[in-house]
Amino acid sequence: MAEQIPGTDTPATVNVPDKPALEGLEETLSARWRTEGTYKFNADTTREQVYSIDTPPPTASGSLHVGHMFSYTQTDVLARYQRMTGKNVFYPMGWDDNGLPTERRVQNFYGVRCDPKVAYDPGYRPPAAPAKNQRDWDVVSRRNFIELCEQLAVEDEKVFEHLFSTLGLSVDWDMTYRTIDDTSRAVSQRAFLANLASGDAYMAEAPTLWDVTFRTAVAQAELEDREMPGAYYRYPFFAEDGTKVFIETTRPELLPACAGLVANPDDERYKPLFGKKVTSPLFGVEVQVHPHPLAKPDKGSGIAMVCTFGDLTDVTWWRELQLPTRAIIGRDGRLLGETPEWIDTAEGAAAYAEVAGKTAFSAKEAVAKMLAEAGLLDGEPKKITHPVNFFEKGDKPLEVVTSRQWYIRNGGRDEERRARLIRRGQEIDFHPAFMRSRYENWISGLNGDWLVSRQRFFGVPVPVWYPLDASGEPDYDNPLLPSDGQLPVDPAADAPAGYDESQRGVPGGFIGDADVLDTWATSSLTPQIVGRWSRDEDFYAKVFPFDLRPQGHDIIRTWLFSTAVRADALHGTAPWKHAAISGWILDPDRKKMSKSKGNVVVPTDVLNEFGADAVRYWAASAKLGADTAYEIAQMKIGRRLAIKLLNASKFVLNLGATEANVLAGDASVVTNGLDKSLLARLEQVVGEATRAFEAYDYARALSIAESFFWSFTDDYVELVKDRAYGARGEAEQASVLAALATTLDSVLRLFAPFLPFATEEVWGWWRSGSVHRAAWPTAENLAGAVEGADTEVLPTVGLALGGIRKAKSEAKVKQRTEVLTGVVTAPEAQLARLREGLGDLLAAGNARDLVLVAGEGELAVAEVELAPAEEPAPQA
RNA sequence: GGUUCUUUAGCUCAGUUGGUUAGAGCGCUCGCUUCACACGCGAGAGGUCAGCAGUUCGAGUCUGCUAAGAACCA
Repeated sequence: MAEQIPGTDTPATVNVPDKPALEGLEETLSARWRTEGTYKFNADTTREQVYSIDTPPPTASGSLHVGHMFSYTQTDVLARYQRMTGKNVFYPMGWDDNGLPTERRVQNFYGVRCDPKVAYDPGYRPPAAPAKNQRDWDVVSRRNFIELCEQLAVEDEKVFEHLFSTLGLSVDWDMTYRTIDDTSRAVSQRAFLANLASGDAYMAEAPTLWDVTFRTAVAQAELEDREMPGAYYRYPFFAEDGTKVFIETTRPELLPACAGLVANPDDERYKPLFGKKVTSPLFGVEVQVHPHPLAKPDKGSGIAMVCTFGDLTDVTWWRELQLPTRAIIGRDGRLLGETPEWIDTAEGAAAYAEVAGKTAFSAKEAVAKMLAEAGLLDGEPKKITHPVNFFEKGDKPLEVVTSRQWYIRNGGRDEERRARLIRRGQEIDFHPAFMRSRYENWISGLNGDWLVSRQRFFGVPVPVWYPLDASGEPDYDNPLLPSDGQLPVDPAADAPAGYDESQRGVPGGFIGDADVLDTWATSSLTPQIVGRWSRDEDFYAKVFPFDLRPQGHDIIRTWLFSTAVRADALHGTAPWKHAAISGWILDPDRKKMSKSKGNVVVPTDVLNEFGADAVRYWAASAKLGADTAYEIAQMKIGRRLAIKLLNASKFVLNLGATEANVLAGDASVVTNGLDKSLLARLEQVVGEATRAFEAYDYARALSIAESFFWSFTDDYVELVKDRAYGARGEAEQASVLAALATTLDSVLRLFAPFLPFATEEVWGWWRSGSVHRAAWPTAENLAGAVEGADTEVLPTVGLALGGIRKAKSEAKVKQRTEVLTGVVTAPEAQLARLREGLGDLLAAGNARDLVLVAGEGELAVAEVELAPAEEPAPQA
């Protein structure tokens, strides 16, 4: 628990180094925090005391990126603030090593390829170096492959943990988890089975987006549009009376899969054809012409060929017009080797033989060639660029194939559920608020349920078996489910209850579902995984719903949404109270950083060069949601601030300020008007910084603290030096030491969330314990000192000091040059303030005398007479 | 095409419920080795708040339109 009353620590001796420095603080202090358990979560707590953070675990098999430091720092700043307000902060970290990025990294790192048909080799050792050619890569079993994934992931995680630790994240490293570990797999499978039991998950055979490279189904959330070159091929179908009906398509290779033609119902050109039969060229297949509103009259010839399936619009037409299924593209992306049954003419079969077994690309060329040779191609293909669906990690266009897959209901086919999920979103405070529209937009645009089965290896297996009937056919309608105690289960290796392994794959026996779950199906459960759902309900109730979900805006549609879907289905609530959405890192030219652009910067370099506090300053000066340039200059400013904090603290403490001078109730010692003014401003700063933090506007809290701190060092400290040395007596000295110590105490606390290393270092010079377990400052201890204080005294005296400095600056003399006399003109109210700090002003300006004259307008310093410059000492 | 965001000093950004003369840092210019800090200190120059129209006693701020840029979704 943070202690709430300043000044009650065990008294500590003051021990200020001669040469304070930032170098090395990261290593020593992060090690100390780890040993002392500074950021440990205390499970003996109530929900009200807890501030829980559901951090999306990074993929450690990906590369380190400055973006990691950016967004995770922003979260850490919020966590540290909450901890200082007395909250018991639950801030674990995890690693998302479940899924395709890890698979790919393992393949390339070791030079291996997974084939589930290969038997497990317990003594397998990967090659020392990967073979250059992929054909020479080792082929390993699924289990060996998974073992390699786990080994490599652990190594990658160490690198991330070291980075985050160096950066000063106040994570409780004892609670680290992995989305592929036994617990996560069990939770993922348990949640899936719960969804299945409640009807929130189901299996269906349906057209599915399919990546032919990875040979896996792909969900809507993993899609991206890419502008690709293509061409419209124009060729005719033949009506019964022999007239030609021209269609234009970018995919002539799908002509043998044609299941109908569609035109817009209002299109006068095609109205007479609706309901009529036409025959396809080359293949001689008879299909019907249908009206449908999705057909665009201005696209191509206005009448489209529907194939099963060229794209998602085809799927809509196929479903709504109840067209026959004529699939010819296989899961390998090639056309079927055998002539389909619906092509029943000799000419058609001959034409099909020309394309059988070809890739879509080659088949397109072959069909175009046949059409041209038959004189059916009307004109040259018209080159265009058009958006094509890709798997975000893939490099070939997606095909649509029909397959049996598992789905989780996400509202894509259910208006009532969509509305409910939008309401869940409204239970979450988005920061910034406008990010909620991304969430709502995405839900409104859903066109199907969430496809969660993936035909991959390294992932959480779908925890289901199917009984085989007497002829060896699986009974998909009556899956065999594991008991809760069996989880996590691997249906490929474990037998279902009531069977034994010898019955696998034999008639009357069983088979395991071969698929794994989409990685999002597991990573959407981070609140359940880390919050110990289904394992420790008491614990879960203390952290769920989580207080905060920090993440980037690019994954609102995926991570944020899917997590909301699961929490809604499992718990009937939103998973979090607040969502803090970070912006992106752009390179200095305002371009998004990405590996392909080659503009990615390695984070460790800047950490070494400027220090963690400097990098954190850069990250914390950016507001939530704001895309931010990667700016070395901003880090230099942060570094300057951190060094200034060390130096100013050293000075204040060397003036004699100690813990005993920090105000703790009785403020009668503060008698000087300038000191009262400083503390009154401090009170404002504390209030404003607190309000900013409560609104999740840490960047504003930082800038408020920062500008106060600079005026403290530049003006206040300069003004009071003389008095602090004791030149004006003990009472004046006691007043200034109280102001200095109290301000330093508060400033360290105000900066602690942003500059954890520099503040902790200074804290250790004169206080016991950690500043990070100290209380966030309040105005309580200032109350006595600021009563009736005038906040304007300090800036007014500062203005006059500036006038004197300017006179010296313009005379090009040293600032310590003596002022013989000068005149300050200002309205009477300002002069009254000046008199409060006149002694300090004279001392700081090294002035013998200043005449205060009442007058209109702004405060002005004039008629400054300077002592003659000393003769430079003659050169020896 | 739809949704959302952005546009303020040379650069990067603040600017709260509309309220004196629009702020900061960097950069630039000039000066100062002042006993915390040269990784420093002091001073200075620099803006038609993208444009147009409106609401208002009053607009960087509110409304509408236009322009440019960005992201997300189709």
